[in-house]
Amino acid sequence: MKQRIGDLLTQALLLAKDELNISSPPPIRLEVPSLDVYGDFSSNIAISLSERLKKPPLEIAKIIIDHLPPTDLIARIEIAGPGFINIFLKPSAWQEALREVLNLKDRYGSSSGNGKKVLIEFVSANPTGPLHVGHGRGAAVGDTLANILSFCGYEVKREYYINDVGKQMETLGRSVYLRYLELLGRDIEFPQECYQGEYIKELASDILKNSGDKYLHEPEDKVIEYFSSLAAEKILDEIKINLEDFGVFFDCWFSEKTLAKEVRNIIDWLKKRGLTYVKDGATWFATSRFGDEKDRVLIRANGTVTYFASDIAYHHKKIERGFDLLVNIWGADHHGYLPRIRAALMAMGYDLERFKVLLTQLVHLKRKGKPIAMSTRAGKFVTLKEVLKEVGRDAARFMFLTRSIDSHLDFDLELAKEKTMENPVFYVQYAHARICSIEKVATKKGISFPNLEAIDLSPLNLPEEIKLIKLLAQFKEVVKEAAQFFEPHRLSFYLTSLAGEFHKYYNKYRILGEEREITQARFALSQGVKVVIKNGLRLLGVSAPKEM
RNA sequence: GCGCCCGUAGCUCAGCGGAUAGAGCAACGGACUUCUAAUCCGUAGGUCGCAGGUUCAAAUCCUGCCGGGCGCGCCA
Repeated sequence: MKQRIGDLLTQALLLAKDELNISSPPPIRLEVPSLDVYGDFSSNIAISLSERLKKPPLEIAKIIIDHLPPTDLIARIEIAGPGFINIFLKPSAWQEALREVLNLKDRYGSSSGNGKKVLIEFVSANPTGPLHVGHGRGAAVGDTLANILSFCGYEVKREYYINDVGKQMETLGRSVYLRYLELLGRDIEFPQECYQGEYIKELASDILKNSGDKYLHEPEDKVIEYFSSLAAEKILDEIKINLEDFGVFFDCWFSEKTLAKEVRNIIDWLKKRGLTYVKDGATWFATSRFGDEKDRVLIRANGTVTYFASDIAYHHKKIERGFDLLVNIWGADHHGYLPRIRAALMAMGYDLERFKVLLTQLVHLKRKGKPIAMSTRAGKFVTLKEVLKEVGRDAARFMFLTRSIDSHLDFDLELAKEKTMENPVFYVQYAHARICSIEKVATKKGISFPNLEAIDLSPLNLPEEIKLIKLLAQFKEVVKEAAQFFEPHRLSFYLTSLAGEFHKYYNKYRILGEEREITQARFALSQGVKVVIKNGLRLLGVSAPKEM
């Protein structure tokens, strides 16, 4: 609808171009005003043209309106304030918009034709321990964004990068090994830099159960290496299960291990271009030439390759795989890493416009308003698994998605369980369940409805009904903007307000039991609401229960 | 010290160039013999951190300052 009204204004500008003395019409920006008295749509075009045309805005507005092509959509137009053009639509225009929702059903809000290939890399937690709540936020954001982009016609792949190489892997192996020795009665002083969590002990105990003390007699290096890969594999399996329970599925689990050859190649490539040098026995990449604050090591003095070097190779490979857009979702604690990866991409001649990093801010876990102390060092942190078990998938996902990613997130376990608006997931789901309930009651009472296409929508004229349809019509834009700005939280807020409008309507008016035409039309309206809530929740990865 | 994010109602947060700044929670007062009260209605609550600047128009953009978080490894 917004599109159609915008087109009308553009046409008017085109028709008025001689009188206004403009060569080509500027793009029209329409907004939905905050107040109803300002109309259904409002445009500031006259004000913004005023300076360029050296004419008062009111005069320009008048000229534009006078050239508006005839249309059935618009009831009246007002010029208000400093020169806003406020447009009031006929109810029939909104009824048409509802018709579109009902016709398109689960496709309503989707768009196609874009076809761009996008790779979204997210979570990518090291396989050295269980996922915690912070990872949950990344998972919810990444997965939802992937849903939204794919709904908007992008070809989306979800990827998890497994950092299964490096010192941390050794540390993991050593941690398990030491716990293993401990279980065999050795007196061990467990080092601080080792992984402290209980899960390490469990891994050690599993090994003991299966293999007894046989690793006591083998060379330590070998055993640690073996324990390391065994532990990483088990932890990763656990991570996969957690994510599936969270409704998150990846197209690709990309192992850093498989990159060894590419890493050498890319380092050689950088060397050949004179972008590297040797200092203090290490090989450095001159990232500072590409905006980084200092140069970075690729090969350590001890000959091993850094995480950064692998990551360059990894991103090189992403580019080679032919994606039009690369999206990475990182915890905000990694933001310092951004300039060097940008530098690497620049050095490889990659267009940074096609590389988007979303930084999700920290999550603070709380219980009844009191912070839950967490320390990775001491291995005491609340895992994603525990959160899911306590609050459930729907509440957890919605909670993560009702904040913009730039904002720190207070996740209160008690509030997430309570059925209050602190966590609006139930509020939105309830609206859906109510509509389903109306259907059930109708059946029970023997009220039958013709196909939705056959229902006359013209009885929908109440302000509340028009307001509801206006919201339904906005869904398209909300989805598009969520995709354009990579901001999934827009959807959650939208759904909450749509559910709110429906609850109000439901309390004030009856859907069933009115005279036939009204009941049918109201039923169709509630079906429209149901369609949109269902589509929205689906994008968020939240269920739409039929009853609660 | 430098970099990034945040600072909006008592609390948790939306809004990020438009006309009278919103929502929920908490507080207070109402509405279930009627499609699920996990709901709704009403009251109250704000110099949008501070100071300048740009603009017809600033919570929104720019600069500086103040406060909070995070990051500044040959860790990942």
